[in-house]
Amino acid sequence: MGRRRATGRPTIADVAARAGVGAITVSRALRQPDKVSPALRKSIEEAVRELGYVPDLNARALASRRTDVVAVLVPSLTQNIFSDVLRGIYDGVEDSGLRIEITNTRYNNALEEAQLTTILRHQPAAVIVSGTEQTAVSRAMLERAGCPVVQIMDLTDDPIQKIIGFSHERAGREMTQHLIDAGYRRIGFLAGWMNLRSRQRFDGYRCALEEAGLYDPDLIGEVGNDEAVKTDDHLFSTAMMGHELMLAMLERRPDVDAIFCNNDVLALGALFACNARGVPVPDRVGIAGFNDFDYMEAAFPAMSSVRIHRWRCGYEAMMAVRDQLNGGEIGEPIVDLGFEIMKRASTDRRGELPAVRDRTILQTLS
Amino acid sequence: MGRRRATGRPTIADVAARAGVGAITVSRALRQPDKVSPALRKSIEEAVRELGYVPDLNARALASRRTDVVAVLVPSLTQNIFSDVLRGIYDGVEDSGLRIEITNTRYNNALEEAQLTTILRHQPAAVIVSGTEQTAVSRAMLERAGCPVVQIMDLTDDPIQKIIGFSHERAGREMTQHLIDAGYRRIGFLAGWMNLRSRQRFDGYRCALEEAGLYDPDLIGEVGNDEAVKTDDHLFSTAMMGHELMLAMLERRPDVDAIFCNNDVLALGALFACNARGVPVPDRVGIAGFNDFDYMEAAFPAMSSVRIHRWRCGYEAMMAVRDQLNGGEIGEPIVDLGFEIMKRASTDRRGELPAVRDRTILQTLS
DNA sequence: GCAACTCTTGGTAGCGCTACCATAGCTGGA
DNA sequence: TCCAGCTATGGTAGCGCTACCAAGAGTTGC
Repeated sequence: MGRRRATGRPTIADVAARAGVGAITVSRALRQPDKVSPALRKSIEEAVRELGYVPDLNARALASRRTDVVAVLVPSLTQNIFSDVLRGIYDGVEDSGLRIEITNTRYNNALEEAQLTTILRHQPAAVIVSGTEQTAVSRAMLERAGCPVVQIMDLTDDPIQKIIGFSHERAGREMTQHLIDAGYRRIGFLAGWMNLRSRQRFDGYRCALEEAGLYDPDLIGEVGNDEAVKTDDHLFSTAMMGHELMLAMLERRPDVDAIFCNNDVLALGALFACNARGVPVPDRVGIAGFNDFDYMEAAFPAMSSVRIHRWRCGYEAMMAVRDQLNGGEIGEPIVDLGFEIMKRASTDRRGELPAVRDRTILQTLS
Repeated sequence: MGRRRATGRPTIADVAARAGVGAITVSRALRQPDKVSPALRKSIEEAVRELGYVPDLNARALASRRTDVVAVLVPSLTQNIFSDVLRGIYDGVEDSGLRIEITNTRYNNALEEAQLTTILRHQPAAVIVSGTEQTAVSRAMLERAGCPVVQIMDLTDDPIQKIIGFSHERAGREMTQHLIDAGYRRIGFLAGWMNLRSRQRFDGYRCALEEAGLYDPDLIGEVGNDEAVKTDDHLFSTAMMGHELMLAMLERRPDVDAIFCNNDVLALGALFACNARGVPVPDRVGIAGFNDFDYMEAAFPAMSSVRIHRWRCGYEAMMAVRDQLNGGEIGEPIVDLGFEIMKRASTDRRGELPAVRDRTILQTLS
């Protein structure tokens, strides 16, 4: 027909002709099969198969003003945390016909806002964003987006629509409590560059120690707010940082008896630093991490950490999106996936200072 | 105009009206500014700014039969290897107006073929695929795709169009040679599930040892071809595997004096296994890894590894794509980024068996 | 038997953009 | 002066699909 070079691929009209129906019926049979009688549906499906018809998604998007792209915004691609989340998302998207478009916000809320502007103009089917740190403008855009929006990896009382995650503050608090219970008293904290969620973990650490009368700000080792660190997301936390922060801590505060690392990779570096200095772990210094990457269990001594459900976070978010796109309800707006305190050898200082009595004494003293 | 509900967003016609030109001229001014006179271009740009016009990419794609999506196929999202590659790709795409669509092929060539079928039907602007393991059908599709295709993370004499990577075989060979030069003689190999590239590294290991008359197949520790491992890409190599494989090796072949691990995460596990058994590294057993993740340098002892240019691989691939899309040449079809043998303490067995003389003796003997 | 209703199907008219061709204006050579 | 050969601009006709409305077929109620 047209003098314009077509792709040669069969179009919906070809299918319609072959099945002897109207184009719109083919369209319906593909998108809402229950609106088409079984007989026609069958012959349409046959025609589709015979012609090898695949719908043109760009045409569909143009006509319907809606794509099948789920936009996913993550603050970092490097850290295992988010690659596990992405794995969950990819596992969750299978056989849904949805596509995924990942955007790296680089822990930069202003950048995220700009990216979101573009993303929303493409009419995504849904948006999955990390955390609750969106700018007011971003939040307003997401509220008006007219599509499912799921926040992940954090919790808040006031989600945009739905949030799936866990409380970093509580996780930080419980791990710190575990260290206290294990008999440690001068419990330090090591951190790389801290984003909101890292800071929440720190707050948990601080609260737990303050309650126990053990908080000592001098026991905190943090990487300065180096510009290089802030712009390169893969430098936020490295084992080298953990190693050096631990060496510095051992030098400055040789009396430190435990270290809670904001991230497993820091904990790994800290362990190696102890090895290098001949500091016995867990007896002289206990070490705990956060994330529970697989090497924590394989370490010697096996390292305590907070297991968080990264994969599930991505997977459940994707499933929630799919449910909503299939006409389901939003369901529970706040889904707390929890976490687990993995108590392993690196914080198992047996036989010393029975925890409960000791805490009582300290509280009495303070 | 139309009785159909429009988005309310300004269209190219609005811009054209405001600038007092034809729609097609606006289109040209946006895509090929040099084809429009400076005067018109200026007033069009002004109109675009005033109206806040953003082109509708779906309409553009439908009309031009070409999108601005670069399809990226990676075999795994979990392993740091590919997250670094992706970081390079994302860093390379900035300010290009291109979008990225990542597909996880899960080291499954048949799945990749199916995914590619769908992907190519969406008329991507370019395709970036990992490795050279594509099926014949995949390869044929890519050859006929009519868009830039870049393979990454491997080398071959016969790229589809362009390949950017390095030789895994040579990397494996050189690291093994380093172990030989360092004075080790019973050099084992640990591997998780092996894909083609892992196997090439193994081939390099084997060749180097055979040349030196040192190859001993009994020194290979490999995880069985467990189905669970094959379907879950994050289980391909874990520190736990490295730990267990090393313990098994120490038990079976207590005379082993070095271990080349196919992956740093295995090396990490192996180091911990040595720590757990009190086996001194590097004096009793040397350990080398592959990838040079940041924790290798932070380890104690610092661990030798093969540094590969993951980030650059992604970045250069993206740049090559951009060049071609901007009308540039393909350039060199085979780009070898090389690798570096990072010699660190974990393979630094000083003072024993001077390497060169020893090798000479062995060659004489064999 | 007929109006009122539901269910299925189809025609028409875009969605917003760009390919293709046409046209107008300009340059330069014969 | 005229026409070929170029460049800058615009008109028209789609790209392949779906929203909207309409109409036909079947069903129910009085």
